[in-house]
Amino acid sequence: MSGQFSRVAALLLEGQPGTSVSVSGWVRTRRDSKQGFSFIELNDGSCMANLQVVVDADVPGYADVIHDVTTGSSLSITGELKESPGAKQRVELQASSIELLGTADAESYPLQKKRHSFEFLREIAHLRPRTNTFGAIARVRNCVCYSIHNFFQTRGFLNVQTPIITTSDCEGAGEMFTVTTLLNELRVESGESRAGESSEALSSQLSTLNWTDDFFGKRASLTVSGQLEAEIYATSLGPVYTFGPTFRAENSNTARHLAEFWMVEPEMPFCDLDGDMQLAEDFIKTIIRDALDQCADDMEFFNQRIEKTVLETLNNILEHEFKRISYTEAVDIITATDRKWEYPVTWGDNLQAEHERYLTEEHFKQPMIVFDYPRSIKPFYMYCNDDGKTVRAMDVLVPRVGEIIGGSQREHRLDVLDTRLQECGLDSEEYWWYRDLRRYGTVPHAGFGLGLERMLLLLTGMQNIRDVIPFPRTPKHAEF
RNA sequence: UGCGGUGUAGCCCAAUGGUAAGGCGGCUCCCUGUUAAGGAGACGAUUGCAGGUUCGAAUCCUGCCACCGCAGCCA
Repeated sequence: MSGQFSRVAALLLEGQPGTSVSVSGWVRTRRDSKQGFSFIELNDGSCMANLQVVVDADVPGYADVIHDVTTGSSLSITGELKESPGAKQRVELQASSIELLGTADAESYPLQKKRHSFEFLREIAHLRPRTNTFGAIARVRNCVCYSIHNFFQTRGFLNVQTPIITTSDCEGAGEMFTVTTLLNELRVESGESRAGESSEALSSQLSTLNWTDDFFGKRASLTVSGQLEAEIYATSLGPVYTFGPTFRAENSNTARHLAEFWMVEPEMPFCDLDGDMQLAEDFIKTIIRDALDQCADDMEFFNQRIEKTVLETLNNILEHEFKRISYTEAVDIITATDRKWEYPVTWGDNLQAEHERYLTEEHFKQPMIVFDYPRSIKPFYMYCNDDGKTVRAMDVLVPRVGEIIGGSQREHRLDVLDTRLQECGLDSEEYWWYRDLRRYGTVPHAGFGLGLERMLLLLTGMQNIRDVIPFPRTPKHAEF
């Protein structure tokens, strides 16, 4: 086992008949002929397609192992690549030796040669990457991550690692998970006593806890955004981006939310909201173009089996400019229709999902950017417009997924920032270092956050965000 | 967290108070350069859990648990 194995993707694409190769992978299905040979569909994850392996009965060990070559079992096979008489593949492998690495009891192996519901597959997240759909998702996700780095690197952005554990509260981004070692000290363990007793004992002990005794000497949390820290580097080194996990302790139970997800956050100095919106549009289009380019087979699969309109939607996005309208115009459009809304909108309200969906799916039928939101519904750090009512915020909305990017030009004027901190009821002392960036050499700057998993929903046509991340974390779920 | 829905065989599901049905998978056999292979057969279920109503409960009632959808929070 020296790793001298060919990948199926390469063999199918450019393998030459007559060459001797070794492959290793997992069996998708086996078809036997009693005349004395078997077809094995072998998948090694390198691509959607399987390699068809033909094993004649005179291959050493054939009779011993073939019965155990079941769906899910693992094999190494050596043989000669041949032109395939069958119509469905250019080449196939004529085996000369076969080694069964691991069996998979057909009775108990959960994956069958048939369609499974995504709900069921979520319960076996350790096996679901062996399916066509989740293999394709993993490859496209990988492609997107590469594309993201490539997009920024070729534009001179610096990749900055912002902290996952933080003591700064990026206001407005939601509930945070507390990071503490204080509980390690507690003697009560839930299994030891009955629930009522333990929680009583627990709460009496909890009441004596003090954050100053904690590991960091103050309350620490998992990050909800790397933006504030990214601003530090952006206002020192030029354009930067962060790309990492983000955590929200919201008890949200939807197909679009995760407690742990991946976010990309570019931050650009000497940049206003127009530049920010332009970057967001170029960014999304580049990711789409790369995925269509580099994962053509997987994307074709999504279009055929998951969502019939995916390719059409993506191509439509590439061909059109994103529609840009102000929040005020958006409200006008929404109130001008005679449609009945569950939540009627008046200027100053948050746009509801039904409104955003109407705008992007029905009114414009393409991605769009809504900008200049009321300052009363947006966080303290966004740049205040001269009208005194709005801030330079923008949301990118796409059909079927909704908000995929949220961003803004940042408030770089210290006096205005202080006013906003006060308006939002925040203690400016807590933001001393953030204020310093405005005290010393402040510059206009802007940035946004893209939810990686939401981008994947758009690309793949998958409907539930839990199915585009390998190990989804949602309320009551962290099994794998 | 709120509202709504659903829990029946490994999977997808039918059965609205009266013998728990069908399909797929797996298993056995037959056929076959096959490829979502084809044909035949046998097997497979304490109907989510705990109570209750009833001669009788998958079905009705109560509680709990789990999952799904929609909404809010946002990416």
